[in-house]
Amino acid sequence: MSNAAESRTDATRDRLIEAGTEAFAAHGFRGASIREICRQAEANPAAVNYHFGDKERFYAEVLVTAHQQAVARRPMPRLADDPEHPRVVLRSWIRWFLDLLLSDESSALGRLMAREMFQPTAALEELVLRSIRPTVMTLAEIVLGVVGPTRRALVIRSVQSILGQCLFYKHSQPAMEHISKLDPPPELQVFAGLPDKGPMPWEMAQDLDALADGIAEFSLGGIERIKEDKT
Amino acid sequence: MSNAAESRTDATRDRLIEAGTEAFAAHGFRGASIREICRQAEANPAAVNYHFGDKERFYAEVLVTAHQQAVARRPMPRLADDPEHPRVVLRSWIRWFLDLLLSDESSALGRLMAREMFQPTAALEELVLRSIRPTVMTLAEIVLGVVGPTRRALVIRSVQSILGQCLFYKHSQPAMEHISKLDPPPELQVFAGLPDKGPMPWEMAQDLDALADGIAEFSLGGIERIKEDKT
DNA sequence: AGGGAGTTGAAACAGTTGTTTGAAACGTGC
DNA sequence: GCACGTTTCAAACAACTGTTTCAACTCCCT
Repeated sequence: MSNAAESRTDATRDRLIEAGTEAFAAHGFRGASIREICRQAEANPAAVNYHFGDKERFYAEVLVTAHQQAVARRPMPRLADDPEHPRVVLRSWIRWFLDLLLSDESSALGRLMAREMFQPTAALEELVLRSIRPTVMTLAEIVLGVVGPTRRALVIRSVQSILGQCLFYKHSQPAMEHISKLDPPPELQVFAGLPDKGPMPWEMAQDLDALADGIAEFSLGGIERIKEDKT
Repeated sequence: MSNAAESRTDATRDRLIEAGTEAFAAHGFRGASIREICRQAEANPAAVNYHFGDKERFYAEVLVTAHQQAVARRPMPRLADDPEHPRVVLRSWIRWFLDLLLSDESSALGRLMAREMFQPTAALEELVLRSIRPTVMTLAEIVLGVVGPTRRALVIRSVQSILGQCLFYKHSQPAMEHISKLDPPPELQVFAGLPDKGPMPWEMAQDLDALADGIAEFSLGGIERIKEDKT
């Protein structure tokens, strides 16, 4: 490989990664086919093996590239940014995480990570080291700032509850949207006596700001509650 | 088909469903292969098409069978069981749901449902109607009993937060277990100043009773918090 | 202009997929 | 014993998978 080739834009390689990101996010590692990706990228099936070796290394490259682009686009809020107001930092961290999972720009990465967490491939280890563990540890730091010195188990339970609330909107989106589309929903009479009317807001997460506020408030209440219990 | 054939045990059909449940739960609809399932069930590949028509109807049959067996094994707690103590009912509902997702007996159904929610097939609609929506609505009823008459959005946000916390332990099990296995974890110094020592309890959910208690407490605190905020 | 590394392309490879076929085996009632 | 509908089986089908092969092409340097 000459210096000129290294510095050149490598157009087909980039197109393959772009198409591969969408395909792997949509259908998973096994479900996405090389031929379909190459058709999308207007490249030859052999190009994948030429540029990446085999499908597995291609997938790993897609994964780390998507991660790099996402973190470059918007850095994760840290407790060190504002040590005086850990609750505010928690709220903006949740907002950041929801954006990572759900925004149109980075939703492909969100889907890739969700797949990788649920059904790991060989690429999981690097993803954990470079992305997942730092993310989780930063959240743990923020939670620790909110709750103050306490037992580790309390911090970890809070972290897992917060992550779970956020990830729900990624994992369960299709099913929950299905619920609101079904007609007629007889069990909705449960809510018949409540003051507000209109359609049920099962629709998922258009307003990420409001959602982040809700999850942050819910979590702060939860943290305080289990803090009282276990001391 | 004669009456005798209808009443007979249909051994191969049952073996196919049993093997198919494990295979579809482990590898998904596309990932599980008919040949591998039939090898496991000691049947001929053609048996699937003979008994079920095609792979898709076979999968749908596996799904509803697993669901029927799970609900038959242990019924879901309802608010009507104990209208006086909705908090207790909430706790036992969470315990029931965790058991559905994580216990060895029904973990196959949990994996099947998690897959179906994340990446729906044609079978999702029936699964939502028969299983997911009743489950969600029962939880909403219980939450409504805890919080008292209030805005619907508050109930729905609480329901989604509770579901998210529980599903986290199903969806993210592999990745979280990976975190605790990695050596050495440098960021753990975050917790250096905390009183308790020993290994980090990132390990997931061996003690479902304790986990249910934790999620229930966290959720009760969260519900009260957002109830105060929005009134 | 010509040599040569880097890249692309059509075709073929071996393997797997779900499904179909038609003959054999089975169990049951006469 | 014989015939019947039901079930099983090995074999083959066409379509698809990731990968390899090798000739053709492009682009840059001398």
